[in-house]
Amino acid sequence: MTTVNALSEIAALMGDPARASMLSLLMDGRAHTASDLAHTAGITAQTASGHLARMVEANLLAARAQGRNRFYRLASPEVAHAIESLMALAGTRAAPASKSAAWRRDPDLRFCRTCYDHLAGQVGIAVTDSLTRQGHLEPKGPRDWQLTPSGELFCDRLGVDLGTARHASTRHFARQCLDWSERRPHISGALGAAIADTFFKRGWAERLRRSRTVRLTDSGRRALGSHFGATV
Amino acid sequence: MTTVNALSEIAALMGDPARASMLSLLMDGRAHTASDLAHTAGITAQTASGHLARMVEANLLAARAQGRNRFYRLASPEVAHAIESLMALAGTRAAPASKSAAWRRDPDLRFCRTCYDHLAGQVGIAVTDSLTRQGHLEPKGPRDWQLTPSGELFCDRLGVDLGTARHASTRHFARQCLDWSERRPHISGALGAAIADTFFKRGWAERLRRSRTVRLTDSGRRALGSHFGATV
DNA sequence: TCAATCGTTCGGCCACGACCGAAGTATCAT
DNA sequence: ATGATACTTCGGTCGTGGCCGAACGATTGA
Repeated sequence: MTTVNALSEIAALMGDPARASMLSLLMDGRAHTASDLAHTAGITAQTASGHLARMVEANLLAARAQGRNRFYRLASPEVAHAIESLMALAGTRAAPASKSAAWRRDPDLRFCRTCYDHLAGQVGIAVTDSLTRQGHLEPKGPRDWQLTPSGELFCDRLGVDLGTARHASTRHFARQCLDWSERRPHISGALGAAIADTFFKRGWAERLRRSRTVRLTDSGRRALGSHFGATV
Repeated sequence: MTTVNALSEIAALMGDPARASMLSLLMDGRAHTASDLAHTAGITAQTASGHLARMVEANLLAARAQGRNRFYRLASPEVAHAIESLMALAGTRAAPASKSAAWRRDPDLRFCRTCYDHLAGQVGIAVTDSLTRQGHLEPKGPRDWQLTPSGELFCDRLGVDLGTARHASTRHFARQCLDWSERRPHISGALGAAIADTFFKRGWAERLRRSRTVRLTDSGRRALGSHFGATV
């Protein structure tokens, strides 16, 4: 294969409107699910799946499976750079990673939200980081954590319902879940749900209706400081 | 939405094998006739004519009529930069085995070539490395360099036309350009063009006809050693 | 276990665009 | 003038590839 053919193949991948839409969304530097990308491109899931597979094959994208979801992101900064230089030709500048429209549009969603039934966003990450930093949570396998003895004690004091959480034997207890806004894993599974439940029961956080957005109350902010040693 | 369509349209233009062949030839920075480009792409003149018209329309190419001939060239250094960054992606794309095969197919191109109007390949990198190593060039921002006082002196002694280079105010003076074969930045912009010009004027290098490939002369090889402290 | 959700593979339809032959317009040479 | 060369426009063929419906596989939660 010559360099010319390689050039045309890469450019042709970016040259399809649907794929370009996906790449443009991924220019925010974060990972997105296949459904999310399909919806953005305005095509069905099965069509998107083919597109995504081709772009992974060509090393434009990297994929990571997580539960039922598959998260796709740009494979490297070089890919982003190439896309940006193409956009520069069109006279419109590529949006820098930190200035995505969706990013600015929903600062609250980025701050705190529910992910299924557990906390995500900056607050979810703050809680997770606190637990690992204090030695309450330690890695167990590639995608799970386990509670240490000190972690059990900590949760008991906090009022987290560990009994129910452990009783849900069909569910992962302390699962890692990739946070799409922070791009790092936060705590999910039965333990993550139990912790989120505690936040709601003790009035530290409250759901906004018709939205995944979660508002951290004043007492919640204080609790984050006193119990988790975190300021957000 | 507009920016996405623009991205796909530009990329789609580069994504056709015939057009990619033409663009690749035009990466030598010179102007070529329509027949020349058609022959390179392996298509008939009338097909090439359509391709060229579309690329002019999209501001990828600029055309100039001269007698019976029409000469086409890349419309701007930005176009060259976009193509180069796509080629950089293509280098990492292929599987290791087929990559080295393609790699060996163009050893001369990898050694030294023009990237629009400046030097690329091992020689381009050798020059750039020498300038930074000797403190003639220092980083200025994420994608630019600036010439130090010692660098100015060095260029003057070499016979590089700094006055003209600085006078081109519409253009970046010392830009970083990612070298697709060496995978590291080499010097481009007005200074890169002036340095390349010096290499050609002093007989250190000469272009091969109908190709981006540049041949380093014996005196050029000696000059690299004496002026740049580099052996290639 | 069952149901729901997310993602993929398969098969077939169909449009876009690359391609060439033929013909038309300049420009140059003799 | 006539012919030759360089390039373009037009018309029609045809293959590649994007698209969706349907069915299947995987993971999660009740």
